[in-house]
Amino acid sequence: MTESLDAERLACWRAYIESSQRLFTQLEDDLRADSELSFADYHVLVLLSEAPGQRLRMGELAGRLVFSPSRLTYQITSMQKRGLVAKEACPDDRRGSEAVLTAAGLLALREAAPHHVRSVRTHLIDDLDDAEIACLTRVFERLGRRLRADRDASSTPADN
Amino acid sequence: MTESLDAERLACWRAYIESSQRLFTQLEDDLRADSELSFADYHVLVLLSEAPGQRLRMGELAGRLVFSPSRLTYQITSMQKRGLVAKEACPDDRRGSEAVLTAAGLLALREAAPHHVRSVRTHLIDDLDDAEIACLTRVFERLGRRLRADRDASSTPADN
DNA sequence: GGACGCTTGTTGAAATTTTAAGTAGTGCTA
DNA sequence: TAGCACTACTTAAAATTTCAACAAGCGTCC
Repeated sequence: MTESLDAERLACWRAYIESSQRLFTQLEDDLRADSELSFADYHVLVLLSEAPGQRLRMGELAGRLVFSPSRLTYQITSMQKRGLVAKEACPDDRRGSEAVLTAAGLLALREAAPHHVRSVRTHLIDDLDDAEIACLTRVFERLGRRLRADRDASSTPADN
Repeated sequence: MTESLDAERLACWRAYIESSQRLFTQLEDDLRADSELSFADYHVLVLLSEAPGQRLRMGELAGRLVFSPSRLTYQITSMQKRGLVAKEACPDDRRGSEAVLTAAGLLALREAAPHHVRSVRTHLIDDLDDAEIACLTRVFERLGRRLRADRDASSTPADN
């Protein structure tokens, strides 16, 4: 019976899917309500702000955001128009380019962060006890590792 | 300090976001690889197949899918063109319409289901032990209840 | 019984995302 | 060191999603 799920697992799966969907749309709405940023904008700013030199290669950024390359090009172009990031040619590899955080981008992040964090806490985190936090962390870190590994494996067939 | 998250909660939040994103795109890819259905198509078919009379009001369906009304209109129109669902006027309320599962839709669901279930199991469920299933179920069912309540509350301000 | 405020769903235009081709540059290998 | 397969990213067109009206029907309150 690998083609069905028992009632408990099915309920788990459905609750996870539906609630996650709802949560993501709620966070997006909240963010747009009290900043000029979308969830994607915010995430880009966070990743850049934490990167050494506050810059990242397009490919690296796309990988972390789980964005397709062309989606990232569009995203960064849009943020560039709004002055939140700049785009520079990559010195080592002339094919590449990097997204760089601007002062305005950092400011926008700092202004949006408290609201966004409050939103994440209110809707999710503050409602979880320590054991639940630990469980979710374990489950999703394992899942992430496995999915990244799958992706890497499929891009390098190695066999055949 | 309601404007920041401690390291553990931050790690939890990030693992959850990134892994969920990755999982959803992986499931979508798998589904498209071995059926003609998108994840949204599949979900519509599941909900209709379980509904009494295998039909649901547009609004009800949108609510469960966490879709905007206009997104659902587009989704159902597209499925209608492919013969997976039909659209009928609602007898009680002449403003409304209902989406109805067709024989072809049911067949498509039956053909896709084993693959999709395998995909969900492989990528997520089979890797979770019973305690983890219980934890996720508890957390996400609670989250879903709360988010639905928030939504209902905000559409009926009641106070002010 | 008809005016008004709500609810249901659709539509058209704009914004976003995907898909399929490019463009350029890298680096191995013969 | 030229050829070739591959990588990094962009672009254009198509598909999807959102956003802001809109049409139509429901129900309530005089």
